[in-house]
Amino acid sequence: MANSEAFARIKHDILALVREVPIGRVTTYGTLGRSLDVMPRHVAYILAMLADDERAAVPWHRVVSDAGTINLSKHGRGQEQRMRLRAEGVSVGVHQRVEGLAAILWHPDETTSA
DNA sequence: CTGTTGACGCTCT
DNA sequence: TAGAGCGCCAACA
Repeated sequence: MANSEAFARIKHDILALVREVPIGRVTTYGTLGRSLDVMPRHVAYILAMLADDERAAVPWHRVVSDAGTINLSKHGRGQEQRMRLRAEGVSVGVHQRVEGLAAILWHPDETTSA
């Protein structure tokens, strides 16, 4: 069914967009969602259902909430994301809060390969 | 089929 | 400025 294909297309699009996020920069689910005309909930869900090879292919750790907070809750990979972000030069507060979010916030429109 | 949950965002206080 | 509540839709039980 085209429904599954449409879902896969959106998934691939999100992965491609996240893959274009430069190092030291972070983007939010809302930004990606608006760019892909998909609700933030779906973006988060899609990223949550990513396979292990998919997560290794895309910098999912560079995607945080609009408030710059990290919340992996169930999967428990928040600690891993915080470590990866810090490894890329992104400072994360004690409450999983990215410091200077607006300063490192990346936007799809900046990409000339639109 | 119904009810609850969830990598969230926005609005009100 | 920070904190709490409501709404959105898809997946899961």
